[in-house]
Amino acid sequence: MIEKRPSINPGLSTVQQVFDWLHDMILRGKLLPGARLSESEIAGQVGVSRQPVREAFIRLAGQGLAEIRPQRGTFIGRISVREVLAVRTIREGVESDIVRKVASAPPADFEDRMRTQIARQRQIVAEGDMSGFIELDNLFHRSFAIAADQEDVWKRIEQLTAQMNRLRHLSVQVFDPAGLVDQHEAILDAVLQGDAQQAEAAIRHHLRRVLDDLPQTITTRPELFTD
Amino acid sequence: MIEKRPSINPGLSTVQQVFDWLHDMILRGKLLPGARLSESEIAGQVGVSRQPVREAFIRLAGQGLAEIRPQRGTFIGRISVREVLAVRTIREGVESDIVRKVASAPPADFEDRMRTQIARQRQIVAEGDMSGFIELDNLFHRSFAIAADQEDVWKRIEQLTAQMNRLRHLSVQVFDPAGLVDQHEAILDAVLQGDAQQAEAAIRHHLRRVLDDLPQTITTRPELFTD
DNA sequence: CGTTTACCTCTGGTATGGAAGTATGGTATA
DNA sequence: TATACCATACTTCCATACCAGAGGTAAACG
Repeated sequence: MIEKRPSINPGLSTVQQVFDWLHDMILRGKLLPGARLSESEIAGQVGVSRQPVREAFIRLAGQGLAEIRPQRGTFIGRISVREVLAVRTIREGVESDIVRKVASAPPADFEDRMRTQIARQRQIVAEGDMSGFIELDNLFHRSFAIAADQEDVWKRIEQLTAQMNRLRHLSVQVFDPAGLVDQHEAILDAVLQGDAQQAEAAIRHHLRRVLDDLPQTITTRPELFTD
Repeated sequence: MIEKRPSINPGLSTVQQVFDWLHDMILRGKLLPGARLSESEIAGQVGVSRQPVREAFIRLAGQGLAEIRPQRGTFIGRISVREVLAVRTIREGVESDIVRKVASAPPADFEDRMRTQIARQRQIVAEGDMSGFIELDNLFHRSFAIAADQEDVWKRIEQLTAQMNRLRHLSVQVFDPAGLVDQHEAILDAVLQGDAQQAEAAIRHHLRRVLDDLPQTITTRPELFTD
């Protein structure tokens, strides 16, 4: 069963509110892949009719977060392994260009800001807040994109990263966040030394390691995946 | 006014049919950015109620192809210049990796198939069929992705390319397709010689030239764009 | 003549009922 | 006991009716 939605109405449409609520639940792993998602049940819980709920489902399905099977039911979308791997590859191509560009011309206070970020990462890892670390990790990569004056590019990448983020929230027990922070530091060091080649190698290495625990997660929870 | 839809029913849902119809019209440039898209009007033409049309609109809006303005109207989405440029940058990063990989290990009959494609490109350019050339161009780039065993990657790229394809269909009078075919040939030559560095340079050059006519198109038809 | 205001119309947003398809569990039959 | 069949209780899908907000129009007012 699903917890009651906080039914405040901040001027948004009903569809938007239902969508945001479900979107957040799915991304954070509160709703697991394969779980049933009934129009009437959600409608009853939220206190609206079925139609706006249905339209929220359509939007979720458009992002691969839900799967509508006609006359059968709507379910939380399973995580596509092939898609996650494809997005990883795309990120490798895009981010290697980004770090090379930053290495050739880092912004003024770039070093200070990034060193601060890494310190925060170490702290939150020590506290064991894995969800918080995922947020900081995303921020780290985005900061490079912005430093390369490619914020628009990063927006598009984030669209593709939804499935990957779900995966990471599901496998928080497995991966090694301290090692990832070390890799972050290696990338940053290379960039600040102006060594584009080394920076590219470091980011490629990092993006390959991020999915190191994927096989283990798949064998542990195969019902969450497809492909 | 919009032409009547071929109202055969191939077992697909009403929503799917309406969506496919509009999607095709928008991508081919039959429906221009900014044009009004009325729920009731479409519903009347197709002979269904507003509801499935509305749901098709939601899906179009999810892909940036339509813009739903509550209580005001739904319109064909304008082409985001920033988005087109961002996607171009992403393609540069991804495709440069792809051609390098193909250059290091091209499949068996790769040369024959690609030479044939280029011959077809020259032919269709000579015939002046610009729409057909766009299709062949997309096929050319996809073929490299498949040769690099990255078909999944290319699927995701194609998701992002919708706006770019709309743009190209709108600016068919402007750009220089013969020059683009020459660039294709240069890429292929470098790849077949196993010169990864040269191949990467060629694809980057090509992807930059593809949007050469963008400024002119924007100044000629500013009402089609946003940002 | 210019400004304001009331209203009217058109838009998308929501609620509800019924139609069509699918899974499920029980029952009759071999 | 195993299998085919069928009633039934779901599901999403579509149609219809009504609601609320945005804009335009024209009348009323200064």
